Amino acid sequence: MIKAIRGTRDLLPPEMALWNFVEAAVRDVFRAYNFHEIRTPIFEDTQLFSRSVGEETDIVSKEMYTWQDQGRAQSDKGQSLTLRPENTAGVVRAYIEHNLQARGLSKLYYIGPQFRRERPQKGRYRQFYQIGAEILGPATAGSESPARDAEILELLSTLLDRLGIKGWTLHLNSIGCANDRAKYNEALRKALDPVKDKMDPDCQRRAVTNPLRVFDCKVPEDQPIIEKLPRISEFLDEPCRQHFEQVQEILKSVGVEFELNDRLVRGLDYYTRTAFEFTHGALGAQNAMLGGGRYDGLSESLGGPPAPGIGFAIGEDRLVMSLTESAEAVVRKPDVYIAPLGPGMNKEAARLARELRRHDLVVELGDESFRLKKSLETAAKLGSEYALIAGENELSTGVFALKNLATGEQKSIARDALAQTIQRM
RNA sequence: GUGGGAGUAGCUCAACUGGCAGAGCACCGGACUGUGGCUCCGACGGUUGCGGGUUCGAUUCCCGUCUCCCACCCCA
Repeated sequence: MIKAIRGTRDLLPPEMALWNFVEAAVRDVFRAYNFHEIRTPIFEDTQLFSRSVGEETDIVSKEMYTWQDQGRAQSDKGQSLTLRPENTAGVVRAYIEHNLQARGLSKLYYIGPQFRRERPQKGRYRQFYQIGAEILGPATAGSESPARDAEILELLSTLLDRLGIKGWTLHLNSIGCANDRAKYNEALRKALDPVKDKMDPDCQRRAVTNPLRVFDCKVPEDQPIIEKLPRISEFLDEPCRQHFEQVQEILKSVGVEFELNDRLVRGLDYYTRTAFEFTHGALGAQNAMLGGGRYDGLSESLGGPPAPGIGFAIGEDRLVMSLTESAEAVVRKPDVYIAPLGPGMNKEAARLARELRRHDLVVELGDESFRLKKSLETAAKLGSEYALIAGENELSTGVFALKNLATGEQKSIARDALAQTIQRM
């Protein structure tokens, strides 16, 4: 038997209804904040990711699905292509390619699959779905303002509330401007140098390759060392510190709760200044439900114009997982099940169905070969509100038997009044 | 990529130390010719994840492999 490959899965009804519910709510919220949808290709030039996400990151160094495309001519080598492991790079590429800076501030959102070749576990898949958004544009359009950071965070809290997700925590940090980062990295290396030999091998490796990531170390024995390390907050220059202050002030004024977490660092190279993460208790070890941050230099590093920006990505798989409502609750059940009774009645049933569906009713059809008992059973099993009996008697009199399956009450309704009666539930 | 656990009917799970692969629910049909939910009866349902090995005999023991789950790494 051919099976779905490792780390991929089928989303079947009724769970799929939950995904649609989430996406509809998300689009609704984005509309209120004047975001507009963008779709970018699911594969791109490999360099787009290595240059933005960072050559040294796990994502680029070992998790990408990359292949050599065929060239046009037999002799051509073709180019290296990659299934997108995240969507910010693609959005920024599109921003540059279509000269969106000419339109002022861009507020874009996307929903779609991403691909990373990691070992699957709960809440982690090789094809997973992200809902994300980006605000970027010329600094003169306000893209750099702390108001944008706050707007993004406030939007997210609205979205989670709207979906009825309880028990989330917003972790907030600033990882500094480019200058701060350089100074801070230097200080970190200096502080780590005498002590790193005592650390877990894995943490040691980070101390060398990317000192910031030492803060992600979870080995208990290393915690005392980590606690004593200098913090980025001590290295922020004045504009950067003020920017972060203002983000916090706006959040307080709109009533969005957050926790400062100066150990929150993020894995992608392009992040600067504001970094954040929303966690949720019900997700096990993969408790990051969404994350994001500012990326003021990304556009330029991809050869584009200056376009400071901030964005986030929600793990849709994890978001759906944390929803408490059952999938059944959001599935729309049939309003009426039509039971054609006796030879030749399928034709009549089809006409009835057509009429009722035009009134925006959800209609399911039986078959003239079914016994009435079977039709009623099926109708009840599907959760249909009504059963409509279409037999010889009804056809000749023009008056149909309409049965409410919840109460068992049955009425005779003239053909013209059927849709109206069913709608009045 | 590393460590641990688990794969038996559509679903949830049994099967003693190696001895005829089972139950509940679901599904289908009947009792009941145009009236569902309750009840009763019956039928269907399996390469025991896959491949090899040991054995008279393997769901059970051994090896390999695949998938899922938990954790690490990392991230959404």
